Amino acid sequence: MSRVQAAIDHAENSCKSRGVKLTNKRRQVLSGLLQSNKAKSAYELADYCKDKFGQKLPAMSVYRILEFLEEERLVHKLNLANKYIACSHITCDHDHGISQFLICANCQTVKEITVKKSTMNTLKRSVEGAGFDLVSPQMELNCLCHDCKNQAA
Amino acid sequence: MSRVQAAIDHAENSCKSRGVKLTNKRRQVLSGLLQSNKAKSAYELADYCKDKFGQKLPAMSVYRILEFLEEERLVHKLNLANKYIACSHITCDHDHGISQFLICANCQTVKEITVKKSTMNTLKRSVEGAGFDLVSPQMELNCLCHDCKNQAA
DNA sequence: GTTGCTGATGATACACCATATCATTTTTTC
DNA sequence: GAAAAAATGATATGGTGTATCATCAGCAAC
Ligand SMILES: [Zn+2]
Ligand SMILES: [Zn+2]
Ligand SMILES: [Zn+2]
Ligand SMILES: [Zn+2]
Repeated sequence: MSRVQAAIDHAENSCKSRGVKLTNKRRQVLSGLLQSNKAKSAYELADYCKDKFGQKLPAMSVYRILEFLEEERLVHKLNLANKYIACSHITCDHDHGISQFLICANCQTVKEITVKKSTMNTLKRSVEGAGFDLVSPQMELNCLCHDCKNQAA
Repeated sequence: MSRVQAAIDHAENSCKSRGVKLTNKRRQVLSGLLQSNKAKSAYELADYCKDKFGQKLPAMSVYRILEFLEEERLVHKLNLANKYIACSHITCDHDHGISQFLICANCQTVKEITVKKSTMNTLKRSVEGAGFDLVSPQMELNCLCHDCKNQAA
């Protein structure tokens, strides 16, 4: 079974156990995100579904579906790029903490990581020293992936 | 002399020494950013100039002016919110390093800080461990300022 | 002072992202 | 199968950002 199919099956079960439905359209959008490691916009996903499944999917529906998938913790929204990406822990059963996202500025590949708690604590103290409180430490960092870095060299 | 006026005078001199001109429109946009500690969108700045100076300023011009001000290191663009803020080091003569921005999710107040080099290095190592290179470590962090935090309590 | 150059600004059109609203379809529930 | 609920569709609209071409202001040369 393909990696994508396995992830979808897992998501299907997860939804069932939470009492919500992973409908056909929702599966299509999710598969659009799963079959690539790059972030995709809502409109790109609409195009993907039209091309791949021959079903016209209005933007409005895509946004609603993405909202649903986000609530079910199957995808993440990247606010920096206004794009979405499948959660890389989609086949884990445990709920993961806050993630940081490394976005390649050249090829848009995204990697979801969790930095060490101690690092986050240090950062948090820096922020508190400035009179602020970190509420949602989902960081999105402008990076270069090693492929692109080597290519440039 | 007001804090805003002092900053504008300083910017004026800085531009002169760099061989570029801080024109009237550019001064108006800059003053719009200086007179508040909240980030403003290009369109908000256009409105501000129209209200305050009675001059219609097309969006296109605002974007060009903001681009200019960014190049002259007088303002920063916050990519997370698609807004702009005056550099808080505008009256310093030294060139500052990379800043991090703390954005209050409630009142949009922005604070520009520089986290300790050691913290950034730790973060950088985390990123490199994931096969990426940090290229532009300007972080924009979702926070609550203490005013808003106390208010909520 | 007028010609011509350059930098700055204006006007218009357009693409993309996102949401509001109301209509329709599909699924559940009884 | 009718009523209720959930999901999806259709249409319009607003915000953000850019492309393109036109105009204007300042300044140097002649
Ligand atoms: Zn995740
Ligand atoms: Zn890359
Ligand atoms: Zn600054
Ligand atoms: Zn606040």
